[in-house]
Amino acid sequence: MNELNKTYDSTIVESKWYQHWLSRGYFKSTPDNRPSYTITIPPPNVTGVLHMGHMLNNTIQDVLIRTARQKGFNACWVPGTDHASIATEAKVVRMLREQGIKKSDLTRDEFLAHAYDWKDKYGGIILEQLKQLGASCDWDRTGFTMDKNYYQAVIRVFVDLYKKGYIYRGLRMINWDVEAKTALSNEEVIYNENGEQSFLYSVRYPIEGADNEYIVIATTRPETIFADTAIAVNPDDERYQHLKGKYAIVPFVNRRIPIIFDEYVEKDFGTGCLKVTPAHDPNDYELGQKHQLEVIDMFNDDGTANDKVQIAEYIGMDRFVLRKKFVKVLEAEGFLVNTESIINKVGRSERTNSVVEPKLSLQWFLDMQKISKRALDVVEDNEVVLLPNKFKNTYRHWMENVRDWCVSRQLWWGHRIPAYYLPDGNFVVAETIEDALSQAQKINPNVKVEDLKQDEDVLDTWASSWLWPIQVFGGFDSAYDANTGKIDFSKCPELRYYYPTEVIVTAPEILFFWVARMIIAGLEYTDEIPFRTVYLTGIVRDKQGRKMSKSLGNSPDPLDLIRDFGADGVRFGMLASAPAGNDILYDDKLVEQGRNFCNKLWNALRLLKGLEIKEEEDTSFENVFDWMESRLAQVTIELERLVSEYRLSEAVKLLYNFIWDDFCSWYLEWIKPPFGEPIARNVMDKTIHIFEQSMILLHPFMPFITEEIWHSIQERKDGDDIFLQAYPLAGAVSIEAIKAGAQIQSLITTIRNARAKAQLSPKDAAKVYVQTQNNATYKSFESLICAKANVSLLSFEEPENAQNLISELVGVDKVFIDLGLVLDLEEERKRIEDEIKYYKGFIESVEKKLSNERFVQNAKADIVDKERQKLADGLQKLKNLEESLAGL
RNA sequence: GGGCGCAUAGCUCAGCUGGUUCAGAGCACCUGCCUUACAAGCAGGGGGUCACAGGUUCGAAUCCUGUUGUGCCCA
Repeated sequence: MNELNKTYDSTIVESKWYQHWLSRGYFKSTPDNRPSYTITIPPPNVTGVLHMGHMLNNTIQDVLIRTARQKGFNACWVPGTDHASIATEAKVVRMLREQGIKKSDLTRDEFLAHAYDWKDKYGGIILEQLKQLGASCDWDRTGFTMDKNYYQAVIRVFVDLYKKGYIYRGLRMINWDVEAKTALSNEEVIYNENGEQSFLYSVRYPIEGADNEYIVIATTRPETIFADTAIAVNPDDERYQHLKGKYAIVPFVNRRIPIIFDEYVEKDFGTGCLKVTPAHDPNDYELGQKHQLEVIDMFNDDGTANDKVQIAEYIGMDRFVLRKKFVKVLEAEGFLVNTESIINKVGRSERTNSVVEPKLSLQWFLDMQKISKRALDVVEDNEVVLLPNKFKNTYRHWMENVRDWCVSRQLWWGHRIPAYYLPDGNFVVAETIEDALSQAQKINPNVKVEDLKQDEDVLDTWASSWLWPIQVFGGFDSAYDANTGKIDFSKCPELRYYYPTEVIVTAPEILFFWVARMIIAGLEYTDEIPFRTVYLTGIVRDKQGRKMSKSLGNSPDPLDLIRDFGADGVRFGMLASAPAGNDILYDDKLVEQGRNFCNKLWNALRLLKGLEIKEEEDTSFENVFDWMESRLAQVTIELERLVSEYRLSEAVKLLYNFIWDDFCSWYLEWIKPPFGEPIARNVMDKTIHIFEQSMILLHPFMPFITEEIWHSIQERKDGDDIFLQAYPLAGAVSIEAIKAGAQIQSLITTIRNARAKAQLSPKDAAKVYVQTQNNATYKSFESLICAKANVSLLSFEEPENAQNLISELVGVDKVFIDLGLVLDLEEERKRIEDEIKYYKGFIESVEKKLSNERFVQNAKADIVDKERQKLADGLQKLKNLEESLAGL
C-alpha cells in the first residue's frame, strides 16, 4: 500500500497529535517516586503575542523537557503569564479611551474590573499560540502573577522585607514618566543609540555686586533655570578662581545662588560652568546634597511648570513649550550668548516614549546590598551555572554595583503596596487591614479602621515575578512562616519535590531584571537556589542584524511560519542556528531546511511503506547492519553528551546528518531492493527498528513528525506513542564495523568521482582492481559495491595492464579503475607526482615530529601513537603512488 | 568614560581540555541528472595565509600581549 502523499503535510498531522497528547494527559505531572525535572516558563507578558524570541525560547524548553521525560524523569514544565503592570495598564487605558471612558472618571475598583476583563479576554493568547509550537506544558498548572494566592504571596514578601529592614520609603531621584505619571526603573528607560538632536544654550548670569560682570553657563535644559540653586565650576579651572565665595543672580527670577567648586564639573564641556538644578537632574541632586543646596521642584507630575517659576504666564505650561518660549525671551533680553547644535542621549520611557523627567519623589525602595550578597556567591561558585559562561562577568559586575531597587509604581494594575497611613502621617505595613489597625493603634490608640489610608501605588512587576519558581508551587501559601521569614519545605511537599528547578531559559536582557532577582528571592526564602542552570538564548535578529520588533515590522508572524513550514520545521530551523547566547540572524532559509528535513523523513517512510515483504531470510546485509547499529550507538552517546551540555544546536545537527547521510543516503540505498522486488522480512524489521530508534532520539526536537512516523511505520496498540518511549540505551559500538562502512563508502565515492571527472554517465560500468592487504572487508560488501558504484568486476588481482587505468587511493589501499578510457599519460603522471609531493611533505613533517625527543616525551601517548600510525599510513600511500607512477 | 565579548569560505556560523587524515556545516554558486522514497531531491565541483603584528611552545584557528574593526552592558 502507498497512500502517503509525495510531500509531507504538517498542518493536519500537528493539530492531530497535539490534541492526542493533551487528551491523554501526557503533559501532566504530579509528584511520585521518580526524580523530578522542572522548568518554569519565563512568564510572557499578558499583553504580548507570540514573537520569534518566544519561539526560540520555548522550543529549547520543550526539547529539554521532552528529553527529560523520555529519560525517566518526572518532567514538569509550568506555564503562565505575568501581569505586566505598566504595559497592561497602558493598554487598558487606551482601550477605555477609545470607548470614551477616562481613567480619571473611574474608581480604582472600576478600573481594575475593566483590566481583569481585558486580561481574561486577551491574556492567554500567547499560551494558546505556544500549543501550536508543540509546547508540552502542564497546562493545569498555568500560573498568573495576580492570581489570588500569588497576589497574597507578593504582599507577604513585601511585609516580610519591610520587617527585615530591607524595604524603606524615601525621597529619591527617580525616573518619572510624565505621561503614565509613574516612576520607572532604570531598566525601563531607553536611549536611542545614536543620540538625539538637541541644542546647547549658553546663558549668562550676572555676578552679584559686580557691574557688567557675568558668568556663562551651558545647558541643554534652559527651562529649568527657574529651579537653579547654584553654579558649579571645576576647582582647578583657572578662569574662575576669582569667583570663589561669590554669588550669581538667576535671570528673571533674580534669586541669589552660590558659585560652588566641585571636581564633578568638566572643564572642557561647554563653558566649564554648570548650572545646578538639584530637583531635576540626578547628578545635580548629588551635588546639591554634597554642598547642601536648596532644592526647588518646579514641575507638576504631568511635566508642566508649577508656581515655583514665579511668572504667571509660565505656570501650567508644558516643559518643552516653556523651553522654546523662554529661550526666545532670554535671547530678547540679551541673556542668551550662544546656541550650539549637539547630539546627546535622551532617556525615554520604554512604554510611552515620552522624555523621562528626573524627579524627586517619595518611593518605596528595596535595599539591595545585603540581600543580594549570596546571589553573587552562588553564581561565582557555579552553584548556579550561567550559559554561556561569559555572562558570569556581566552578572558579577552588576551585582557588585547593585543599586537600590525602586519597587513602587504609580499605577493601579498590580499588587497594591500594603502600607497604611495614619492621619498623623505615620504609617504601618501589614498583610491585612486588621493587622494594620492593631499596629496603628500601638502608635495611636484612638485610630479607627476608617482613618487608615492604604498607599495608592502598586509594586513593580518584577517584584512579583521574582517569586515565580517558588510561588507556582504555592510556596508562600501555607508553608511560609512569618516569624522566621522562611518557607518550611516540610509543609509544602509540592515545592520540595519540584524545587530547585532544573533550568531557566531566557533572554540575556533580563538577566538583572529577573534572573538575578529570582536567585535573590530564592535564597532569601528557601535558602536554596531556584534553578541550577540559566540558559541564556540569543536575540533573534533580521538578516541585517536588526533586532526584530513590531515597530520595524521586520519580524515574520510565527504562526504564519508554522503554517508554511510546520512547527517541526520551524523548531529545527531555530535550533540549528542558535547555540546558547549567540544571536541568530533569522532567514527563511533556516526553517526551509527544517521543512526539507521533514520531507526527507517522510520519504524514507514512504520508501519503506511501499515495499513488498517476502518471508525468506536474507543474510547478505549483516555487515551493513553492524555498521548501521554501531553508528546509531555512536550517535546516541554523542547526542546524550551534547544535550547534557545544552549544546542543542549541535545536537540537532548531529541527528540531521546522521539521519540524512548515514541512514537515508547510505543505509537505505544499500538495503533497498531493486525496483519491483520485495524486501526480506528480517531486513525490513531491522530497518524499522533503526528508523524507530532514530525517531525516538529526534522526538524532543521534532515531536510531531516523529509521532506520525511512529504510528505510520507499523500498527500500534492504543497508547503506544512515541511521546512515551524511553530514551534508547546506546548499543555496543564496533569501531571495526564503523571503519569498514567508511571504507566501503570511500571506495564507492572514489569510483563515482573518477567517473564524474571523466564526464561519463553513471550508467557506464567500471572494472575495479583493489590492491589490499586485507580484502575481507571489500569482499563482504562486494555485491553492494557493484550495485551502488556500477562495478561490473571487482578484483583483488593485479590488473594485467595498468596503462589506461585510473589509479586512486582508498585509505592506504591502491585501487585501479578501468573505465575503458585512453588516459593522457602526461596528465596522469602530473597528478600522481603532485600527490607524491604532498605525501612526501606530509611524511617529512611527521618524521620531524617523531624524531623530536621533546615531542615524544611531552605529548600524550595516544597522540604519539597517532603520529606513528600517520607515518605508517603515509609511507604505504607513498609506496602505492610510486608504484602507480612506475606502472604508467 | 568604565566593563565584557566577538573577528574562521560570498552569507550565517561550528571547531569543547593546543597535535595537518580539522580547516568543517548549512545556505549561496558551478557541472551533470525529472535514476519509480524524496527536484523540498540525487551525484559531483570550486571557494578560506582561521582580522593584523608580535610572543609562549617540539607544535597555535585554538594560549598570551598589542593593534585595528565590530557588538553588547553600565555610566
